[in-house]
Amino acid sequence: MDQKTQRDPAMTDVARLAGVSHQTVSRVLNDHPNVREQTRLRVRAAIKELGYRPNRAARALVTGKTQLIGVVAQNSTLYGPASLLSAFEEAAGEAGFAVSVGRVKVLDRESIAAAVERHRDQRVAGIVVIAPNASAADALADVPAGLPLVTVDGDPDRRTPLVTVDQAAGAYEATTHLLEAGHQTVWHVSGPQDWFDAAGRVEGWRRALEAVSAEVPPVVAADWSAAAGYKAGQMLARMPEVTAVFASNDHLALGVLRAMHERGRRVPHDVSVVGFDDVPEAAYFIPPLTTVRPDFAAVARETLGLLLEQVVEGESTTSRRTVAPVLVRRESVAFPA
Amino acid sequence: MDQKTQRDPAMTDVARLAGVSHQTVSRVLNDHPNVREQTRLRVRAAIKELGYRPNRAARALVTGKTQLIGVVAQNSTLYGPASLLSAFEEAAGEAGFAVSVGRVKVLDRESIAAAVERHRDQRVAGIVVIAPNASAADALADVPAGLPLVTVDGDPDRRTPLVTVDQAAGAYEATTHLLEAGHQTVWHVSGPQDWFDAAGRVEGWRRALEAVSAEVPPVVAADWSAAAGYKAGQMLARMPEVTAVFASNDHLALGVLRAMHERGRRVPHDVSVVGFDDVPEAAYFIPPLTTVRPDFAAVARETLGLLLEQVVEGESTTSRRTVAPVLVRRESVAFPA
DNA sequence: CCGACACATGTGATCGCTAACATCTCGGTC
DNA sequence: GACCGAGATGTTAGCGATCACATGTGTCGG
Repeated sequence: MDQKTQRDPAMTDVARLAGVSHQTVSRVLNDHPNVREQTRLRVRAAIKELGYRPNRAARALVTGKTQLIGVVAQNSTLYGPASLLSAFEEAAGEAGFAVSVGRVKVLDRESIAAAVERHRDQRVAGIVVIAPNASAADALADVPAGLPLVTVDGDPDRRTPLVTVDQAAGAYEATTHLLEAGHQTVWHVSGPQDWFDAAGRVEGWRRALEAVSAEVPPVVAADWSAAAGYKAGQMLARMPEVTAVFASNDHLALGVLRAMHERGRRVPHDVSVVGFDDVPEAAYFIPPLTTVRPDFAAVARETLGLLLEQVVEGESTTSRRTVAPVLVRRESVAFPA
Repeated sequence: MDQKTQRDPAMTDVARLAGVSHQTVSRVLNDHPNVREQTRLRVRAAIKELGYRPNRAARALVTGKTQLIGVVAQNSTLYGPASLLSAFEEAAGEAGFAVSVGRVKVLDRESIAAAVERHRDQRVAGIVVIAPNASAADALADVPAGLPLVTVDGDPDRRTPLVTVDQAAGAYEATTHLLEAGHQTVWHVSGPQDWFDAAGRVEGWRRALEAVSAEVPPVVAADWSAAAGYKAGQMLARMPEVTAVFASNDHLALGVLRAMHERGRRVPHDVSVVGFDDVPEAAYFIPPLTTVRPDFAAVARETLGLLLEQVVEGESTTSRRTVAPVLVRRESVAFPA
């Protein structure tokens, strides 16, 4: 018995102290009706006195369900995915779920499949995949149909539960802002060609130009890094006709700012620049960057909501939700010289 | 039986197919000795054919142990903590552990205690706390002694298992670099006063100045944001005698760069600036920033190693490890004008 | 007054796995 | 030839919770 007192208290211990059966303790814990109030209070007092905590492994064994959500995300410190993940962990925590993140180095079918398998090993209640490109989206075809799954920033054409920032709307607004500032056209430095975010932003930029019959210049293709923005900026800086640039994220914009500076093209005097994401430092770029701010907290809440809907319903949906970003006007846009 | 085929295969199913007992299947899964090779192969074939996956809930119920590590971290997208967390999730995944992150909004005793409780509810194998300030470190006093625990970037004076970047060494090297570039002294824009990282960096900066009997100017206290760096920089920009600034992180440095620019103080011509963290964009600041780069992957590996040491040994240690950062020289340091 | 139903609580089996203990066989040594 | 120990495998119990079913009591309506 001495040895027995060393393990964590179980329901049987609570039951013994409260003078009821373990079933009654279970009823109290799970807020079942038809438990006499006096009994309920006695059980709660026993729980408190013993410092009892439910054993989730036992519960998971019986019910076949866990309070764990698996997330598949690329190993990255990119501001967008990092913000989204942090917001999702908070939202899930508030809903009583733990979040386990399965990192993948590259977004290919094999790596994502392996991460999903690890989550299935954990018997997660559902899976969220940050699936920003085509190969990531393809990998989801392997996921068993019955497993609750939501993709974030995934393929808008795929018929799976999806939550995404309205990239096109954000890009449309950024481009329109530049056009309304007086620019004849707007050049675009895009993110990776195969990322849906980047594709959505190209689409929004293009649509805004076409809406006013402005020239649609060729897209300057890049990745998400400031380095890529710098390279693109070096080229754009040499073209006197470039007076407005919409960069697909803030770090690209930073690289563009740097290249313009090196070339003596003043921002916003000679060239206006707009970014996307509104990283906290954007306000302190030289000059402070006008940018588009996605609502990561809202995306996280929608993602959790969509996932738990499937967990509760026990079936998949094809529901999808978009979250509108907002334009943050700072000092990197002006009328062309 | 039709209903029975709908559940996931269990060891009893594998046993039946392989013609052995469930205990023998358990022995094969756990690589016990004294299993005939022919039997082992038959069991493995049955596992493969059935697509059997061990039920971790059942195993956790029996052994009282899980393959889950809890992390307590503040809700933040700061590059340092974000990089560390991402690296840790990867390291843990490679070691066969899932990671569940408990986010706290503020680093106070109550929030951290609640996050630790949620992890204990999950019966995690151990806990890693990113405990960057005094209140976070204090909260760890409440953690039961038997629970494996490692703090990262925590209180260097506290006798608990700790892994940290060698902040002082990094700051020492950054400051020495500026002094060797010919500056009479180096001003410092610090992080939050109560963060151990920031304190360590102040100490390293101070020690480097004292090592050459240089003047030790008053610390310009800030937080981690570019906004705070900008404010500090506005003041430093007005002081002609300021020719060298060591900022406690890259975003502070960005703010300083911006303030200098506004005031016409050219970097590095008039003022040299060094940061800390080496965010990916640092190379594209104007000018590209000289900075100190911590090795987050190494910190993550050391943290996991220290934690698993406690899990295996079943007892706490007082071991601690520091990981040296390196100076990355770019273009924001020059001889004073 | 009796039967039915609702309320309140209890009993026992089971989920899937591990560990302790049991059983059988074979080979080596005395 | 007998005995002992090691190898190989099997049997049983139990971890802690939930669920299905059981039992007892009180109230209300016929």
